[in-house]
Parts: sequence; structure tokens; C-alpha cells
Amino acid sequence: MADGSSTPTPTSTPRQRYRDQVRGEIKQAALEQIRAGGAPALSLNAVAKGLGLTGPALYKYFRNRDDLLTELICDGYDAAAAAMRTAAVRVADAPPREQLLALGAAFRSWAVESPHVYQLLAGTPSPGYHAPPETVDRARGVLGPLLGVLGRGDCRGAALELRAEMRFWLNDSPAVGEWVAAWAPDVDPATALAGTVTAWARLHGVVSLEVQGLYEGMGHRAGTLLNAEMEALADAMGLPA
Amino acid sequence: MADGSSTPTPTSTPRQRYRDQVRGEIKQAALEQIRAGGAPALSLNAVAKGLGLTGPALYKYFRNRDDLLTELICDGYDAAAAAMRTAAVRVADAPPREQLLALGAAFRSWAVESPHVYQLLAGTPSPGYHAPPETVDRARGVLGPLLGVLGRGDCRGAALELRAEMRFWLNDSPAVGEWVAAWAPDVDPATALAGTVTAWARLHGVVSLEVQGLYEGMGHRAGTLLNAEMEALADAMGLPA
DNA sequence: CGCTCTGGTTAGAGCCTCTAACTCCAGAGT
DNA sequence: ACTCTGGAGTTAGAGGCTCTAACCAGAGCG
Repeated sequence: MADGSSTPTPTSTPRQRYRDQVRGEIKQAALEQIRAGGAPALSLNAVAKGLGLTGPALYKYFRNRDDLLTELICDGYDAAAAAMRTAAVRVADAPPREQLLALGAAFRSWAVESPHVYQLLAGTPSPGYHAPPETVDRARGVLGPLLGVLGRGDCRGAALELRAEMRFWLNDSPAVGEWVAAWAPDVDPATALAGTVTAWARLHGVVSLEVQGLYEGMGHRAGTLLNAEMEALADAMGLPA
Repeated sequence: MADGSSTPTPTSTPRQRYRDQVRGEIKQAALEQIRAGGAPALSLNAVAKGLGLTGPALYKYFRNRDDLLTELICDGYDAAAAAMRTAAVRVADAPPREQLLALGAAFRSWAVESPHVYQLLAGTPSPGYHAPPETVDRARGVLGPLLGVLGRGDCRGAALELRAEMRFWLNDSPAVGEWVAAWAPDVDPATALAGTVTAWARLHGVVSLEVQGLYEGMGHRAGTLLNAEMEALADAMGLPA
């Protein structure tokens, strides 16, 4: 998924085509390993062996292990963003509260589908690993659909302080304003941002505890908790039902 | 901290004493490494070298790398629980809402103090690693102080469903009931549990995003978000101010 | 048709975890 | 007080990993 199509390469030479295909196969195999045992279980050697190659051959396609990981992370963000977008269009005509619940459910169901991939995005995969800037943009794609929904509410109480910080942010970096405007025109961008960040933190809180198995031995379903959290957010922001 | 004192060993032979001391030094050195580079950067070899030993010597003290990690995790839980308890006694006479804010702040400040240790507790350290049951008990110690506070509120809206699941849980396993009763007598245990789980998810959501550096480049302070989240929870549960 | 550039190989350095077998001495028992 | 046992620490080594260096062969380019 999203292997070579990100670089259409108008003059697609056969060399390039082969290269893209092999890169895709490597990524696929690597994902398989991660799905099975998480990021630390990813071994370039094993991936190569699985494809009928020897270890060092992979270094012709990816500079190193971290490079492969970042690419998988970007793909993961894209997949999550796609899941959110399709959920958003499916409930485009529903009231905002229902949209929020649907987006939350979509987020969760994508995450539990392949927990290790979610941990790949949300956690820090390697010791010295620092997320490259392109992943930040991808992450925004995941949260984008929330902006339009939560911009329909308003902040009260302690959330007002959060919103004030968002205004500062909007003043400082115009790129953020454009991003918000693209997803949520005709709403107060600071409110949309404050609500979205809050929703993000709640989603991540519920879902990451679930995928890490920390609910094991506890007497509740993660879906119930997530639902309650989203409903509470809708209540607090006065989202129309 | 909490090295040998967990097993007082009434007949503390000098052998045992030496053993406990070295175990403590190993754990200290390992923690240092984790603080610097996270769990995957922990190398038994390097720890041994730092203590003037050779690699295999450590295997006389810990069965393997995962064993050392679990022990560090347990210590981490204990430290977090202690931080929560001292915060709880400091605000024991304040109104519940203020207590909740204080506990949240204590949780966060402990986590940001050594982010990698927090990730050690919250994340999955190794591929095949599955949390042993003793860590579950320790985790309960961290959340304990929240029970008494949140038991003072009540559930509304979608949280009622969560509370219903908690009642089932309380019926199924009496150990949970005892745990809640120990921390929060004279309140409805299901309400306390529902509120605590919710608070846990929110705390983890805000804090884990922060320690993983995902707020980088965003225009808000984590403390503001956490505050807003705790206030919102207090509002939703009608905690007296 | 010949050159180049690239995908693939093997060899190997330098890590790592963990096991096996060996010393050697401190402490326990008589 | 003397022996002897058991545990702390060692070296050697198997098997794994990432990644570099040097080399080979053939496919695609001009």
C-alpha cells in the first residue's frame, strides 16, 4: 500500500520500476514481522532471508534500519489518516456529536487491528530515534478530520487557557492556520485546535493502554471507555447532538 | 531505593548482604543507561563494564535481561506510587477537586522527570515480553490514591455504562473490591473505579504524548492540557470544589 | 557494441545475549 | 582450627544482530 505511488516517476525506467517493487516487498515483509513481534523484533537479516536475499542486499534499498522504520511509520500514518477520512465522509451528514463518536471508533478500530503498528507510530521505536519532520505532517493528516467536528463546539472552564495557548501558536506559525483552515473553514481555529488536541490525547490514552494490554484483568471493554470519553468531550464542548 | 529492603531477610548472612548490594548497584547502573537512551539501549555488557565486571557475571544476579527489566519496572511502579501517595497526603484536607489536580500534577511531574522510565512502565519493552502478574499489583498502587478522590463524585451520561461494567467486575473478582475498599471506604466502589480508570486513561494520554515528544512543534504546554483534562473530569463527575 | 551503473554476493568488524566450563576464595559446619 | 562446599567471577564461544568494504556480473544506457 502506498509503495511507489507516492513518487509517480513520470519517466518510469524499468530499473526504477523494479527498484520500487522490491522496496515495496521489503516493506511488506518488514510489516509482517512488526505485526508479529513489534518494532524491536524487526531484523533486516530475517526480512532479507524471507525474500530469498542475503542481509546486506537490503542496504541497497534502505540506508539503514531506522530509514526503513521511518518509511513504515509514514505509511502507517497515511493508513490511519485514510481510515479517519473514510469514516468522516461516511458520517458527513450526521450531527457533530455522532461524527466525533464515529471518528473515535474509527481511530480505535484501526489501532487494534494491528497494535504493533500503532505502537510504532505512537511510541519511540529506537533509542536514538528522533521523528523526522515529515512524520509530523503525516500525523496532522490523521487528526485533520477532527478539526472540523470540534470546531463546532466551544471551550469552557479550564479549556479556555488551552485555547489561549492555541491562539499564540496560530499567531506564531501561519502554517498551522492554513492547516486548520483547510480542514475546518468558518470556525474559530483556536477552538478547533484545542478540541482536537484534547481529543487526540484522550484517544491515545484509551487506545494505547488497550493495545499495550494494560486492561488485561480489568473488568471493562475499551470501547465503552472510549465512548464515554468522546461523549464527555462532546458534552464539555457543547457539541450539538 | 527499595533495593534490599523489600526482603528484610531476618537472618541476613554476609553473603546475602553482598549479593543484595551488588544487585542494587546493577539496577542503579541499568537505570542510568535507560535514563540516557531508553530501554532498548540497556546493554548488560555495558552495565557490567561500568561496574568493573565482565558481561557474564551479571547472569549470577539476574536470570536474563528481561528479568532485570521487570525488576526495574516494579521499582518504577513503586516510585510512582510513592510520589502519588505523598502528593495525596499533602492535599488530604483540600476539597476533592483540588486533590485531583494535585494528583494529576504529581503523576506528570514524576513522569517527565525520567521520561524513559515512564515509557518503560507504560510501553512494551521487549518483543516477546508479557507483563508478569506482580506488575499489575504494583500498577494498582499508583492509581490507588485516585480512588478515594473520584469516589466522591458520580457518573453521568455515557459513564454510566462504564460504571455498570465495573459493577460486573466487582461481582466477579472480590480482590478488586478489597482493593477499592482499602483506598476508598464509604464510597460506591463502581463509581470510584469508573472515575479512576477514566483519570488513568487521561493522565496516560496527556503524559505519554508529552514524554514521547509528540507535542514538539505544537503551541501548548502539556501542563495546561493536563489541567484542563482533570478539571473537565472533575466537572463531569461533579466533584465538590 | 561497449561502458557504466546497480543489484547482488561474500568477508568481516564490532556489537549484543546467553551458556558452559573453569578457577578460587569466603563462609559454614564440624 | 581445618576442611569443604557453594557461589562470585573469569574466559571461551556459539549464534544473533547491524552495517561497511570489496568484488562480480549483467542489464540498460548512449
